[in-house]
Amino acid sequence: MNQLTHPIGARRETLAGEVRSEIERRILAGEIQSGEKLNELALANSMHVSRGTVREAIRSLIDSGLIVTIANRGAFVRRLTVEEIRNLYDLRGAIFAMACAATARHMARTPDEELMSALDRNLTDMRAAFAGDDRPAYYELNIAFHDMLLRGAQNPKAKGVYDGLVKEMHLFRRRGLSVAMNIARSISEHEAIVEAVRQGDAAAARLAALCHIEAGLERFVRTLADDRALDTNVTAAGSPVDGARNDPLAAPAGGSVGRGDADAP
Amino acid sequence: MNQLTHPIGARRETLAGEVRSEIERRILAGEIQSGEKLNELALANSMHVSRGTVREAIRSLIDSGLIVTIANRGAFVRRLTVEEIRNLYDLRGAIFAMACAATARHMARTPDEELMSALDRNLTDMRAAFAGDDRPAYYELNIAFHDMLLRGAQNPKAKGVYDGLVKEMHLFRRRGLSVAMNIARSISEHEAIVEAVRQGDAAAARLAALCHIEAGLERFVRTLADDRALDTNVTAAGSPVDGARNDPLAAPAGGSVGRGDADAP
DNA sequence: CGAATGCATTTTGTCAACAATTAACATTTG
DNA sequence: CAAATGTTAATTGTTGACAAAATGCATTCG
Repeated sequence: MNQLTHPIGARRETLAGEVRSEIERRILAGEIQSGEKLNELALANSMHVSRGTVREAIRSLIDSGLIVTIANRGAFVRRLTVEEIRNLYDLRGAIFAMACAATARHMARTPDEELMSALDRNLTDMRAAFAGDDRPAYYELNIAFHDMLLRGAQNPKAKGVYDGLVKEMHLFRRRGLSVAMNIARSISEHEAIVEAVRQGDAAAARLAALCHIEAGLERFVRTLADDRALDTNVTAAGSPVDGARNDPLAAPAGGSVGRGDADAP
Repeated sequence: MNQLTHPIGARRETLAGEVRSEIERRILAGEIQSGEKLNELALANSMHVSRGTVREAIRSLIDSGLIVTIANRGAFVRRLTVEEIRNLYDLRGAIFAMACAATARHMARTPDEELMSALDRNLTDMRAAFAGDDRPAYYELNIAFHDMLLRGAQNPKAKGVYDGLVKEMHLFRRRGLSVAMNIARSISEHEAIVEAVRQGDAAAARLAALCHIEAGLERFVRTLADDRALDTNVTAAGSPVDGARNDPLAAPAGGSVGRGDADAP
């Protein structure tokens, strides 16, 4: 009953919330690029909304890590360094491993046949996608796989943080980087995780997840290294990503809990 | 140069930022209690600031998990259930374990004598605090210990999330609950972590951290159980914390990334 | 010719007022 | 008397306006 979300012209959530979602969408879709400045007035006009509402939306987006603000200068779409993306990788992996352990723990107490069969189905589909060389399908299934385990952990906060990290990592668009990953091995790693979960063995699940994460990171770093080799000049250990340095945002620290330190660039 | 933060009447960060800090402080200090409603006008008057500024500060606090908002109803200080605090515990532990592993990894590559000696000093002081039965000192040292390892991981984002979790967990003030923990064992667990870090053994550091976390969780649960036994009625598996149920906020889910689901209570 | 200074424009920070929604209370009605 | 309904007060959502700061550009001075 009353399942309609937008009856006629009325809105269900607040206007600022919708604006927030729209800004987030534009950033993740790449319509607003990394490093770009968010002009409050321009955004307000483009959405036919007052500037204050846009401002409120921007403020609520700061903690997500997608944008960074400098006092009296404005808000900018965050630009990630290679080091930061690596840190995000680590963090995401830690949460995933915890989630796998928690899911296994729950499975031991109260078996969830539905989840197990969903995981099995995912594995089957994934093998099929691999056999048919269907990259998009694999990509979707991979996301679904991690999502299922995060839900299985029954830890909404962890899932929220995890999803936030995934969004944040989307900011890092380096050319393709779409991965030349070893899908076969990735699938077998998934299988190990599922098996541990099925057994209800939390420690084994965590270990399997850690292996998966570590291997994934290694693949990522290798891809990055290959990409780096294509660059013009390969300085020994210099940060290889910043092309133009005409903007004053080097992503001031974590920017998560405290509001962005408005110190000098 | 220019190290003064508040020269005379001028402010360094934005007003909304100061208001945010003040609201956060009041919540963490317990001046605004769990479940309490945040009245925008009242807060604005108490800080001699406009309502819009308070509103902006509140919005920037939503993602921290300290408050929850319901559309057209207002913002409330989050009230944690036992299950949620357990989830936060899990998440915090996962991040801590990752941080220990990362610190060890860094230590293997580029030894940080300063950090190692600081850790050793912390252990020494902790043993002294234990011997002298100085609880407050132990408490501080314990926080400093975890803080050092989080910094050692050189992962600002992880530290930000971790610190946020710690703040969030402060919302859970159950009577004393100040812990009747086994300090001696906790210290020996710390020693194991430090040793693994010194060796630069990431896997061992992670394992030691996980053991520490797991033991800590167990201690916490036991304290909780003891506490629960003191309650009037001990229903089998009912949520034991909610005394009065006259408020419409059962802490709507994670409330982290998406803005608070404004659904029915 | 280049650097520094001053002015105008743009953009952000803050505020106060208006509109819309909710909660509480009084009233009516069965 | 209880449930439903209408009314009023309080609070939130949104907007536009004003003040302060920063950027860009032209001008001036060395």
